[in-house]
Amino acid sequence: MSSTDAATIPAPVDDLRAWQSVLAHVEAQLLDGTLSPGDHLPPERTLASDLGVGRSSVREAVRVLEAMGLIRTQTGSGPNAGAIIVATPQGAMSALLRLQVAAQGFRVRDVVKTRLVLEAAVVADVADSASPDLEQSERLLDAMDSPELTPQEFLALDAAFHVSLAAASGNEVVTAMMAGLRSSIEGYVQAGLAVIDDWEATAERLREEHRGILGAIAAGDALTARARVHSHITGYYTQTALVAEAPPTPETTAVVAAPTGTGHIALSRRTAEQ
Amino acid sequence: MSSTDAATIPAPVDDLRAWQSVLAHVEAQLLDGTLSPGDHLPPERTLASDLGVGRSSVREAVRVLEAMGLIRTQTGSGPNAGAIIVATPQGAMSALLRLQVAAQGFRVRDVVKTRLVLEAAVVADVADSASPDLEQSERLLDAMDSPELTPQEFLALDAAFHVSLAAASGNEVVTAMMAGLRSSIEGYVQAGLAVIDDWEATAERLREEHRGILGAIAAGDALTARARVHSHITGYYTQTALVAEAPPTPETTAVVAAPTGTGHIALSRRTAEQ
DNA sequence: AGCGGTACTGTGGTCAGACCACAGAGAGGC
DNA sequence: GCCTCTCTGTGGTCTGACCACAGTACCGCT
Repeated sequence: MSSTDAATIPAPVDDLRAWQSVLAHVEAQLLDGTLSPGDHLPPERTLASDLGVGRSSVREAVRVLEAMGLIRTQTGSGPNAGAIIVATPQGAMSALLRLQVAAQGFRVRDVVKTRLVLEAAVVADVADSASPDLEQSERLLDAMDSPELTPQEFLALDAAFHVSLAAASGNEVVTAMMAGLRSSIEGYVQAGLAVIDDWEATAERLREEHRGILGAIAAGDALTARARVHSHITGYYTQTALVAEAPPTPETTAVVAAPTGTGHIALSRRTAEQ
Repeated sequence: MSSTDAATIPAPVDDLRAWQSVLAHVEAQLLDGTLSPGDHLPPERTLASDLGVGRSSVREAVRVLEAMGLIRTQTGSGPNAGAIIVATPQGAMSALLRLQVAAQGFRVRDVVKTRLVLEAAVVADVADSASPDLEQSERLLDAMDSPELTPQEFLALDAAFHVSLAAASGNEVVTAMMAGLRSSIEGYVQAGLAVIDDWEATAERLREEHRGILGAIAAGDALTARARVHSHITGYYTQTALVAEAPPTPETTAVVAAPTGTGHIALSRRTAEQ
C-alpha cells in the first residue's frame, strides 16, 4: 500500500528469524548425524557466509546452543578451540528451571512435588537393580559426617547425594532433571536454614535418614526406600515450611548464570572429594 | 613475561562474559521482584548502556532468555512491543529435551522411562484429587474417535491427551516436562508408525486404553490408573520397538526450532478443537 | 469540531566491519 | 636439537548503520 516501496520484494524465503534458521540448520545436522558429540561446529564466520546470515545472528544461535548445554565454546586455536558438541544437559536444565522459578513460571511447591516423584522412582529403581553402583553416594555420605561443615557445605553435599542416586540409576534424563530441580530451589533451601533452631540436630537427623535410604537401597528393599525418601524430602520442607512461601532473600542466589553446566558437574565432583 | 604487554592490566572486574552479566542482571531482578511476569525488559540499547556492554551482548542474553521461555519479543512500538516477561516453560523444555536427544545427550529409552514415571504419578495424583478437571482430556478423547484422522493427527491428539492429564494435576513443572519429553521423541513415535501392520486396530486399542485410564481416574482408583498408564505406554513402545533404536528418518522432524514455546501451546489448543 | 491520513518515533532484527584476547602451530634463531 | 617468537585462526566484543514494524501524534481536510 503506502508503507513499503512496493517495488522490491525482499524474498521472504522463510518466516524464521535469521538466528532460528541457524539453529534449525544445526539441529538438522545433529539429527542426520552430520554433527555428533565431539565434533566441532564450523567457525562462526564460515557458518555465517554459508547460511547467508550475519555473524551476529550465528552468534545468537550459538549462544542458545551453549545455554541449552549442547556445545562448549573455547577461544584460541587448536583442537580444543571453537564450538564443540558436548551435550551436557545438567547445567542447561538447572538454568532453565532456576530461571523459570525466578520468573514465577514454576511454583516451588510443584518443583518439590516433582522432585519427590522422580526421586522416589529413582531409589526404587536402583534398589531393584542387580548391582547398583553406590560408591559415589557412600562417599558423599561419609563426607557429610564431618562436623566441620558449614550448613551451606552440608546442603551442597546433600544435593550432590541426591543427584548421585539418580546417577546410579543410569537414567540421564532423570539425573539432569533432579539436578535442575534441586538447583532451582537452592535459594529456598538455604533460606530454610534461617528457621531451623538446632542445626546440628537437623543435620544429624538428615544423616541418619540418608543412611537409612542407602541402606534400604542396598538391601534391595524398594518399598522401604521409597517411603524413606518420601518422608526425608517432605520432612525438610515441612520443617522449614518452604512450600508456597515468599521468595528467599535475593542476595543468596543469582550469583552466576552458568549456562554451560560444566560448573555443576565440577561442583559435584569437587564436593565428593572433600 | 613475553606474551602480554605486561604494562596495562585490563581490569578483569568479573570473569563473566559480557552476555552472562546481562543474564545475571536480569535474573537478579527477577528474584528480587524488580521484574515480574508482564513487565517489559528495558530496551536493548538502554540495557546495553546501563550495564556498560555492547548491544550485541545484550542481544545474546535476550536470545537465551527467549530460548528459555522467559520472555517474548515483539517488534514495533506500543505496549505490546519490546521484550516482555512471560515465563512459558513448555516450549523451552521441549526444545531443550529435543536438542539433547538429537545430540545424543539423552537416550530415547531414558526419555520413555522418565515419561513413564512422571505420568504414572500424575494419573495417581489426579485420581486421588477430589474434583479433577478432566473436561479437556475427555474432549481430546472424543476428537480421537473420529475415523477421519490420519495417524499423524491421531498421534498429535494422543500427545495432547497425555499432556492434558498432567495439566489436570495442576503441576506445571510436570506438565512442562511431559510436553518436553513427548516432543523430544516425536520423531521416534512417528517412525514407529512404519512398523505397525494394522494401524486401525492399533488406534482402536489406544482409544480403549485411553478410556480405561480416564475411567480409572474418574473412579478415583489411583492404582488401576497407574497400572493402565504403565501398560499403555510400554505397550506402544514395545510394539514399535523404539527403545534403544537408531534415530528416525531425519526429515520427519527438525522442521522448526521454535524456542519461544507458544507454538506448542497453540498446537495443544488447536488440536483440541478439531 | 470531527475525522482521516500521514509523518514521526521508538522498538527489535540484522548486517558489516573492526579490534582484542587467546592458544596452538610453525618458522626462525641459538 | 631445543627454545623462542611470530603467525594464524578462532571466539568475544563493540560500534555504527540500516531496515521493518507498530503505535502515536500531528496536521490537513471536510
